[in-house]
Amino acid sequence: MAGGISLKELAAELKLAPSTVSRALNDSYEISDATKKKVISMAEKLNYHANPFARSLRENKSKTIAVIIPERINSFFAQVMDGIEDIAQEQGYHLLVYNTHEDVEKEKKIVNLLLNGRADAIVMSVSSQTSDISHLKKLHDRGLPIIFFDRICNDIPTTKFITNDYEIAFDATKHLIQQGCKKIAFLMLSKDLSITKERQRGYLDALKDEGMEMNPAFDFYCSHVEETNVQLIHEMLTSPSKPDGILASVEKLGFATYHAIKNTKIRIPEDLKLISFSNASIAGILSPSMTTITQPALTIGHECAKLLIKKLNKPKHYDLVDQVVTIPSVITVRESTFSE
Amino acid sequence: MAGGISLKELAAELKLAPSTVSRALNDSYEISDATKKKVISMAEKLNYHANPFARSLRENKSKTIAVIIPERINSFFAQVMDGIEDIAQEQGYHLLVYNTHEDVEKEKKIVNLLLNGRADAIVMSVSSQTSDISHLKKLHDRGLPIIFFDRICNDIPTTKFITNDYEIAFDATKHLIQQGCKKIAFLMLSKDLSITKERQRGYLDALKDEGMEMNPAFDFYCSHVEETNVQLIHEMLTSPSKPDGILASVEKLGFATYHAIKNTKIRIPEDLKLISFSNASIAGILSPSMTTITQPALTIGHECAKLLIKKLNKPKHYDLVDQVVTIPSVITVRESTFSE
DNA sequence: AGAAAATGCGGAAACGATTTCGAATTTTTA
DNA sequence: TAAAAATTCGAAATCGTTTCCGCATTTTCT
Repeated sequence: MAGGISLKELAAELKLAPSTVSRALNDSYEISDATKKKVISMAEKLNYHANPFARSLRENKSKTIAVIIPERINSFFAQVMDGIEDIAQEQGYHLLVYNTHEDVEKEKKIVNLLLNGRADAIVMSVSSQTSDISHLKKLHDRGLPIIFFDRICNDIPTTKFITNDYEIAFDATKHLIQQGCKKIAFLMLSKDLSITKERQRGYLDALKDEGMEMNPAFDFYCSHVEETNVQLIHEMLTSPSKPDGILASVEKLGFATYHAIKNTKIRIPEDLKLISFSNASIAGILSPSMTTITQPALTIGHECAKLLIKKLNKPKHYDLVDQVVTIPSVITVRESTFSE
Repeated sequence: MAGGISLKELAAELKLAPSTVSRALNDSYEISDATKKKVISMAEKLNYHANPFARSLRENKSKTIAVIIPERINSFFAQVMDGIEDIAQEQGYHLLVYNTHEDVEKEKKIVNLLLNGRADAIVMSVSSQTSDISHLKKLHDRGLPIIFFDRICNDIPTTKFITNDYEIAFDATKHLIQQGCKKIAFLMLSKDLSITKERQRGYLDALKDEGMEMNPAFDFYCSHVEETNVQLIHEMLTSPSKPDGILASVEKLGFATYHAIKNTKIRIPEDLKLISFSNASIAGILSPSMTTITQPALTIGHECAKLLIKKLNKPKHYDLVDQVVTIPSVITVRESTFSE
């Protein structure tokens, strides 16, 4: 119904063979400029558009990249997506987007859906529940180019893009200490996540470097249920052994902390200093404004897409070598870590 | 390279005709249960996955829906997307996502890309620059099912999903007046946008209803450049004829207002009361917390997807009739509009 | 028991593009 | 001027499905 005209019909209209028309539209050297012009103008006149599925079938590629993220309402992932889309649009690629909602079962379903070649390649950040990675291995074994960013899968030999998680967490912790914090808590999602491992390592090394004790009670695992997190953080902050500094390893836990101190006597930064990974511009309009670790989200998106498309355009010449590319984050100091 | 096994090869392995195997996999009544079982188990064993492009070519449908939004870093659009994806995944549909960045030229390019049938249908919210809608008309004329939400196109006869823009803006304005506001400004994007028209109408009618003057200086047009908006709002709020209440017709302008009063003597809600359209959960952790008009974003996404898929599954039985479906918003009163 | 219907499957066309191979015409070269 | 080479185009195969027909074989009906 929604059908336009086909190549064959266009050829008939022009009294040319389909092969000629195809070549003319693809600017082949075998076709004279005269007929090329004729073909192109007639194609425009009749509003011809090549059927992408016929082409994909024939060429065995879809000009489509699948992007899998764990959540959509997250300024970091949204910015990375924007970055990927910038390059993709520029290079004529389309984006299939999937949200796992941090659910590994959903992630498996989605990954299995992509086993049929609907997408030429995949960019993904794994869910916080992902520890068994057999579904991802299968994808990679199939030969589908796949790139990880942020929450990566070290066991899959491909290129990964991350920020300097260890160093920046180290620096952030040092910053809290410099501002006078004695008892610093580390807020994180699942311990299986690559980012929590690295960021926690940075946090712990900074404490060690300063000869500070590391209280196991300050290793704070959170769930993916917002209310629970707020509740738990609230309990921690009102307990006798409460921390005076917090490093939140993901944005939503930074926000959850603001939520948790609502309607309490706890004041930021006087009683509690907070620094959080976050790409949200609204960090600056919170009161007090929130000191953040800002990841190079847009750049990460750009680099992922660039590398992947380079690989897709020249499958023989470029390989997704097994390496981790690090793009540094920036700490934006705001009021939530002021010492006075 | 990434190729799996084809139907023909699977058939050869089973010593059956491709047609039989196809029917078996599609659970046709013409095939005996015995062979069905054989085929299915062999398909699993050999890891067969049907080529989606061959199928799309043959069936003339792609099981894909395109979603076009004006910005991604926006809690409303992100939630709508989540809603659409909920239903789409459940029904076996894939989502192609495009961000116009409020740029009508980009919107045109994207729309033209969709003219070739890559997607079976479209869900979209137009850019703030969109006034000429010929590109959208062309899409609709082609017979491609299209649904609008939020920022709709009244001139295109199809189903649209919005919230009760007029009424809720009316109520919000009344709320500001009840809280003692005498001079209320209305912050908006382009005047061409369906939502600004309706929301402004509600705002103006509420003023009229209360016999209040409407100061043209309080009809406040904003750009899509964040810094400029903050600057302009700041100027307005520090001018002699400054308002004592603000209704922001989109989320980012609510945030921009918080930004604008940073480092000023202006206090919310004492000097200025603010209510803003917003779906951001962080509205509650701002200080003071922000009174919001919360749109039923998830529901809007669900309804868009449901209707569209119903249409796609039974093209003859359902039509995207020319109507506007309204799903009401909710005003969440918070500190930014407290009267004392 | 003979005819009619139901069951189970195979052959081949079709979807719409690209591309290999070959052939016809024109141009160049000797 | 005849042969070689370039130019320009057409016929047909191909990608991997689905489906329209057709053909046996078996079951059901009278």
